[in-house]
Amino acid sequence: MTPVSRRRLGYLFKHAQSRLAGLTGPALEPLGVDTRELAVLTVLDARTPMSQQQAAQALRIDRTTMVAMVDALEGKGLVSRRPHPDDRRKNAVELTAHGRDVLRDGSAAIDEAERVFLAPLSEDERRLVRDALDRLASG
Amino acid sequence: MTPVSRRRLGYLFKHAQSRLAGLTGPALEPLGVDTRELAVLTVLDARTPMSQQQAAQALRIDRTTMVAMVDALEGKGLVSRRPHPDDRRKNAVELTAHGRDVLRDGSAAIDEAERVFLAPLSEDERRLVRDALDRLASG
DNA sequence: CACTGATCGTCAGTAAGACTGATGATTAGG
DNA sequence: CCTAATCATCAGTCTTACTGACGATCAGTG
Repeated sequence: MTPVSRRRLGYLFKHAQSRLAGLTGPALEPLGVDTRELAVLTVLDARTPMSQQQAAQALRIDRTTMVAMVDALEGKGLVSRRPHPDDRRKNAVELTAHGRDVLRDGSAAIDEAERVFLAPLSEDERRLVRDALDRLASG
Repeated sequence: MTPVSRRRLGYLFKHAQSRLAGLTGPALEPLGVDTRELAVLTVLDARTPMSQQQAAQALRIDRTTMVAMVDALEGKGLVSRRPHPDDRRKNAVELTAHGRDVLRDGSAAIDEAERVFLAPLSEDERRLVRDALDRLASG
């Protein structure tokens, strides 16, 4: 067995993420959304309405990617687009009632999936890993 | 600022990995390989020669993906393919002298990139994160 | 007011990465 | 032998996310 210290961080991240995706994907599947879409719903919930650009920046994804995401979510009736009252270049994107329902159920499903994912760790380790990852992600 | 505890693990993994890739990619670029190719060189070094299937399983990547990887590495003169003496269905893949050089320099470059990546953490945290990630990746 | 530069959303095209399914060559077991 | 399994390969596909261009709109300047 290869000692832990010899495994590359890239390998560890890739496969940890793969395992997490294997838990979250199926958990959301009955709701008809994927993890990326749920992330969009989450940021929209934080401060609604929001421009697509704002939402994209909050998630650090590309503006053109957000177009497709909002297209999909709008098609599923989870969000609505309307012209922004203050600036007609912008879309005011907001959650629909159905979108809020899916966000609530989806968040619970992700919470549970993360719980299973983190089961190999102790309470202290879970807290530390989350904190450390946050700092590593921010740089 | 969003509190740490509210950020999804999926988000944290994605962006931590993105930052790591931003360090390792440029570090390997002068050597003419990417991180995935260096990973293949690493497993080949552990036990050479190796069939493509073995190498693929060691890295948990698809057999068809490995074909393209070995194609690329062979094209760069870093590995060689020859018929396996014991089983002519297999390729015996092994590092060339040049491949060993690139592996050595690439490993050093990755070590340094990981050091920079982990700089936001304390010594204890670095050790714990690596250990925890290993368990999370394995399930 | 007219003009310039920037911003927002959109779309077409593209590229990377990794998969599925089929195929030919080879091996192992009965 | 014959059948089933294994290995490498290839073509095709799918996902994800990007670049670059566009029209519409806004803000600031003179």
